[in-house]
Amino acid sequence: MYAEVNVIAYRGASRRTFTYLIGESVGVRIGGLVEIRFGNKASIGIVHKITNLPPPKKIKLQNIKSVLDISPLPKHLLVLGEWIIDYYVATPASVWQLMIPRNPTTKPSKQFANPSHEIKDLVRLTPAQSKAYSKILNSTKPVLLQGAMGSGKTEIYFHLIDAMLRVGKSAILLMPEIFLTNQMIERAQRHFADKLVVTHSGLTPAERRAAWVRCSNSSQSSPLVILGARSALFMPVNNLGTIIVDECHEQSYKQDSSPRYQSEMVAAKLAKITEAKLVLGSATPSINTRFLADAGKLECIKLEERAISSAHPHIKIIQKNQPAEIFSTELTSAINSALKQQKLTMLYLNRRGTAPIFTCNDCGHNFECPHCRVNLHLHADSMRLICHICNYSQAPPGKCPACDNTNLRGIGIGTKAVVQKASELFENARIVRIDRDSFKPREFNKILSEIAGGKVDIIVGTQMIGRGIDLANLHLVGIIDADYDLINIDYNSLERAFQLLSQTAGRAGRRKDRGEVIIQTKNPDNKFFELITNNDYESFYQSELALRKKYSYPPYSYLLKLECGFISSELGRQKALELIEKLTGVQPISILGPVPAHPALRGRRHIWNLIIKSRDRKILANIASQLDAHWTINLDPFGIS
DNA sequence: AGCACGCCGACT
DNA sequence: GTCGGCGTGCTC
Repeated sequence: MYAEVNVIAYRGASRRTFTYLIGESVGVRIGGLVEIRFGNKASIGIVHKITNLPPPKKIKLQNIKSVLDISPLPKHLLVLGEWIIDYYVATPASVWQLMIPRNPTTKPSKQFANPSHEIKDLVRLTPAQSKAYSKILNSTKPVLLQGAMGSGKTEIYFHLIDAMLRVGKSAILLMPEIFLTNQMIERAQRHFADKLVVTHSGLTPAERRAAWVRCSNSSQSSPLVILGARSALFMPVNNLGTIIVDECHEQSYKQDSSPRYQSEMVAAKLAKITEAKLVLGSATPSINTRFLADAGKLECIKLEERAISSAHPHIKIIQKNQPAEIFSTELTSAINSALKQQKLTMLYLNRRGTAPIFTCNDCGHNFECPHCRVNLHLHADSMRLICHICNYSQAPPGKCPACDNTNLRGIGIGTKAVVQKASELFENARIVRIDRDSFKPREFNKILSEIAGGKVDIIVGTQMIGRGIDLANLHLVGIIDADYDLINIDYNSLERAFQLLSQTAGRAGRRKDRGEVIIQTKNPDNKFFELITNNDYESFYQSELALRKKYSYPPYSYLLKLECGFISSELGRQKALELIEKLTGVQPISILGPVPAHPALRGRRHIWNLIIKSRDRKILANIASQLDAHWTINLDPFGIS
């Protein structure tokens, strides 16, 4: 007998399998994991087919070395894997890698059971929540649950999961890694006790394996709740009843290494294969997701009301007078009064990179590429403004077309400067800084408990603080410089700005009192701030959709982001041009680039970028499938810069 | 991914 | 001449 095997060590793009002799091995089954030799080293394989026909060519076959002592992958994961390979034009090995335990050959560690707390009853749903809940249950379509911040989406998820458990079905609850705080895990543990399996990046290999084994032992009589970041989709759980993707607009749902899949789409596919109920939850769904709902592919269920007894925070837009000003008088006095009342203040500054983006320092006007809707970068060597997407360039204008001033290139302030200035202005305040530089997973929980314990007065940070953290005592949120968020670094920058600012603002005053938000900007008349102030997602969605249409970006087109890397930069450019030549006129597509990546050198290779747009996703997948290993393929990229 | 093979330019 | 960098193709 022969086994046709998907070999993890085979990195090629083709879906070919390799044939091994089953020999004396027992327990070889489809989806089973086997140890084999490939080339001259050991590898893992997934059995694709068992047959008694030898391969057509005469090759000296090797035996399967051993069969791993874990359950075979369930059928639905094999089907899902095949789909990801095709849909994202990914190498088979990279996809199968997702689905096997991290170190499949280690001996099983002692299985740990969760400390079995007494199960706490679920909180009763409010009328608005239970209305949304029954709509979800009755819907025949996948659901987009568009619930305002603090409307209590999590309670609805828990009720839905609970209902599934009662009929012996398991659930997957997906969260962005950053939302998987101790707070959240404890909350889930209180409700689901020993039915809960948590997967996140902090697990040791043995813990991860134990979680994997627990999932593969799940059944109708022992259903499980899997709470985890995007990889939780690939746990070998049986009898799935529901898949919930919380904060489904989050960027981290797009994996940025191969296979570059989008968790929302994969969750939708998995739900379809297993006939599970899909719920995508967000206060600010991505334009694409919301568009799918408008197109009838998802049922949009709205949950407007705040469950927590406080109103939407009061938002004030403040004009910054001097460009370099960090604290306006309004913000300063608001902080002082929060300090006096011993309430927590959060200061947010989006400091995105140090690229020489060109803006007006007086009014915040953006200098954009006329074709690509992204800001032009100033290249000091050639003294030209250049688009990093399509190579368009122009001479820098002498004065701002919007305000006539000549103070053109924006200067940057960082979180460090904010902390510095804050400690001068508010002498006795206890200040912590949270951003990527200072973030370490273990320290993060420590900082959180310090904040919860009242040991902190002011939190200063970047995007990270806007999300994931539920702070009872938070009263005041200060957006130091909203103009940073409004720079069009990418075609979807405005969407991200809306999500970030409304989420960050929504953090204020979540419990007892009405929160206060102060947004500082050079250009308070920008209509964008009116939408933020009124928490008006609908109008934002409509105006953004119109812009997407105008520039023909998603959801009005699909994007394929390609990078090619050669040691010789000139050769790379040539290969990119050859590809363009081959495609031009043949297919209904448009091509932006090639442009050098920034930074252009990765390792020893020079990287060139190419963006291909089409209304037909299949055309893009077809183009991608014909590229060799010099190219990296990113279908449906989160952004294009 | 590794490893062998084969091409071409550079040098004891 | 041959050594080595680099691109290409193969692994049951």
